[in-house]
This record gives sequence, C-alpha cells and structure tokens, in this order.
Amino acid sequence: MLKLTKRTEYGLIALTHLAKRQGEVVPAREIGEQFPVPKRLLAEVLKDLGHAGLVESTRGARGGYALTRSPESISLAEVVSALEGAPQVSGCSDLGMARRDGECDVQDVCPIRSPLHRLKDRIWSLLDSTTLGSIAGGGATGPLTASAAHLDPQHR
Amino acid sequence: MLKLTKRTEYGLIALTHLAKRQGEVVPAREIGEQFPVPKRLLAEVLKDLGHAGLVESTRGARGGYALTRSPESISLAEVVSALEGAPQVSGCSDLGMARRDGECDVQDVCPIRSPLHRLKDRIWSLLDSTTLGSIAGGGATGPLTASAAHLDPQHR
DNA sequence: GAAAAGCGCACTATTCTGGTGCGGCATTTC
DNA sequence: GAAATGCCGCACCAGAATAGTGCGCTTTTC
Repeated sequence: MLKLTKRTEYGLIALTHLAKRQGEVVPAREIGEQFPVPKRLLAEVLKDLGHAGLVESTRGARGGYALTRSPESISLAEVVSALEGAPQVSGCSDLGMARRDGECDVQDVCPIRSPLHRLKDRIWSLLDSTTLGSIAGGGATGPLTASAAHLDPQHR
Repeated sequence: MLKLTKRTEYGLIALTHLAKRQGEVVPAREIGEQFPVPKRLLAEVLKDLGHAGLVESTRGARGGYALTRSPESISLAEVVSALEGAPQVSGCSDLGMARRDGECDVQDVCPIRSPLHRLKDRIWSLLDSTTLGSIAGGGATGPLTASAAHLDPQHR
C-alpha cells in the first residue's frame, strides 16, 4: 500500500546518520545506540547498502561504515532499489522486461497497464529526484516544495 | 514496496469499465466475464467502492453498478484510499494524528519522519491529480491530455 | 591473542494479501 | 408470489512478504 518497508526506513536513518559524519568510519553499533532500531536488522540493511555500493564497509576493530559518495548524489530511488528491489506500482511488470507466464492475470486486455506504468515512472522519478542530502538536511524533499495533500488521510 | 494491491488493480479495471458505460448500470458479472478477475473478489472490491461512494449499486434482477460521478472527477487517490486505506510512506503516522504508543519505533528522535512525510504528500498529490478519466482514456496519467488510444497496442 | 566489528547463512514469527464459502437480503421478471 | 438475478456480510484458509533473531566465522586493531 504505497509504503516503504522498515528496512528502507532503517536504511535511511543509517544513511542520514552517516551523512552527518562524512569522511568518518562509523560502526553500526553507534547507530544502533542512537536509534531504537533492532541492531541485528540494521546490520543486515547496512550489508545490503554496502552490496549496492552506497556505503563502504571497513572490517576490524576500528571498522564501520561510511558513505561512498556525497549525500547530494545519493537518491532515494537508489536506496529503495537497494533495499526493496525495483518498485512495481502494479503487478504487471515493465513493458520492456521479460515476463513469466501468468505474471499478469489480465495481461492481454488489461486496460490499466499503460497508465499505471506511467504512474510508476512518475513516482520513481520523484524518488529519484529526492536526495539523501535533502532528507538528512531536513530541508525540502526535492526540487519543488510540495503542495499539501488535499484529502485528509484517515484510517478506514 | 510502493506497489498497488490486486484489490486496487481490480478496482481500477472495474472503474474503467464502468467509465466506458456511463449512465448504464452494469452488473459485476459482466466485468468478471470480460477480464480474468476472480469474480468473488471483484464483488468484494465493488462493495468497497460502493461504500466509499465512488460507485452506486442497484440491486435486483437488472441491478449492477454505475459511477456516481464523471470519470474526470474521480481521482486515483480516492480509489486507493477506498481500497487500501490511506497511504503511509513510512511507518510513522502523520504528524498531526494521534499516535498509539510504539507505533513509530524511532518516534522521538526519528530524523527522517518529516522528510518522508513530505514525500508521502508528494506521492499522494500525484495520485490525487490522476483521474480515472485519464486512466480509462488511455491517455497521460496526468490531469489532462486525454488522447484516444484505448488499449495498449504493444504487448509482451 | 583478545576484543571489536563486519560477514554469511539459516531460521522463526507475524502480518498482509489473495482468494473462497455460504447464507441472507433486495428487486425485478414472469 | 415464486424464481431468477444480483448485492451484502461475515468468517475462513493459504501463500507470500516482512520483521526480526541465532550463531559461528573472518578481519583488524591494540
């Protein structure tokens, strides 16, 4: 339901923390102490971020993690992609991608594939234009300052 | 992971179908026949849409469903909201809302709440500006530009 | 070599989603 | 008024995804 996973949340928390300490190598433990995040899970997330090349890990007693790039050059899209895999707004996969049989139940006559695909791109580019720097800095989430949502989101 | 549920997909399929038959009362069975959608689930979805006031249900032998408004005045945000509940980009609930204890693990010092909240608004407003009309028409996902092409021409 | 820190694999639990069954009610047609 | 058609509501099941944990191994510093 259009929601980021905990993994991504934790990842962002970690990344913002790292962003504030650019150049330094900070151990996962420190992050785990500052924020009430399951340390074990945090390690898992950090590992994935390392695997995606967003952070660099140093082993050993003085080891820890550090950003590989500047916060401004790291997009939310990259983080999400690293932690959750590529986003899919609908069950239908991307048009250009190979598709296993039956992946999209309404494949042949699906009247909403194309529009949803386009929507996905929109959301994706939104994530893509949101940098870690803007999140860590507490500034605007992106280029344009968002207009508030009209509807008041309330639970069912 | 930023993905719409099947419920929403089915709902959109149904709504686009209804959009093509404005004014008419079309039974759920017909939709279920046209698209390989579990009829039972479709009924469930239609019920929710009716409950949300997006469609009007007529009971009886000649019963069925019909849109209550023009496709252009129905936003994707409404549909998603009706079918999945309000979107939450992060686990942290909205700033203004009452919060149950422990709902957000990193509540007090969470460095990403505000930015993510802003991001949620952005995505939400994107959904809000996407009308059923634009989806049903096969045109752009955005507010306007309702070009004619019905179904997506290229497949697999 | 002990302590600190990351790495890797596997495993459990909880929640969400997709999907179904059945009985009941309302309305129209014949 | 009975039958057919169609919606309504509740409960239920199964599979997948998410959240979280255990444990042992390797690497580096001191």
